[in-house]
Amino acid sequence: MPWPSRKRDKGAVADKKEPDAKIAKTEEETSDKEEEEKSAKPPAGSSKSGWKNWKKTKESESGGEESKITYCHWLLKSEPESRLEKGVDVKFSVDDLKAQPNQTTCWDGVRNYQARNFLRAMKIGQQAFFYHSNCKEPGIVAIVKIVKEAYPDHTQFDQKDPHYDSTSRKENPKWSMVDVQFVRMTKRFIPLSEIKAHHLAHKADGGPLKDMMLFTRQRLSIQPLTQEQFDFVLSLEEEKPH
DNA sequence: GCCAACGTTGGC
DNA sequence: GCCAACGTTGGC
Repeated sequence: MPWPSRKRDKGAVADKKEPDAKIAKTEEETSDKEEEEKSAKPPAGSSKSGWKNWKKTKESESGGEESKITYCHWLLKSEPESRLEKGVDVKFSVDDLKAQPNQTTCWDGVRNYQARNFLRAMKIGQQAFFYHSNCKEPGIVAIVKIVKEAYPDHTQFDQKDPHYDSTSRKENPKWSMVDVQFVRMTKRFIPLSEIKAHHLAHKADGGPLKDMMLFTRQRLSIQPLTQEQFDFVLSLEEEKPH
């Protein structure tokens, strides 16, 4: 089963403006216990990588509540260059996002449990970096915001869709999506190479990007950032290209 | 295009 | 429940 990271180019959002917090999440929690388990922690072998450290951070920041952490910032990967997946082009660049009605799109096609759970944790108004991946110049190009919280990803039921999941039931959909809206371009392109250089430096000196999931959870397409991580990365847009 | 990283699957 | 084989992600 594919679990492509990014959304793909498809039409506008199904509904209109109204930022309905109501539709959010409903039927999950009940039956996907195992999945939540599986995905809510690092894989068995991977001792103390990203998740744990990040969780630790959040806990200490927020007064340490084990299960009630609220995440506030995100990074969303999307592929700006054409690539066929089951005959369908999954390209979706920031320009494609800006071309959508309302500059808004549903973030469909996520087929990884950990990424899905992060999608489900997103709240209206939260900001995310729009990251270009699998391309010539990987890096952050824009800021987007969540305008609709998690609801069932319709592409899981569409046999023609490259992300069709025959094991998902309508009564209990496995996969979710959110709607995101373009906010603004970053003042300059922030390349992965630059973020990584800071990450490496911070591993040595304990700086904010020390545990950034872009590097500790390499393949995760939807990832949370701490306030400190978000602020630090954003501060890079003010600097001279490195 | 190569290939390291890593999530998933299935045999046992 | 272990773990090798496999498939995908995504930087380079």
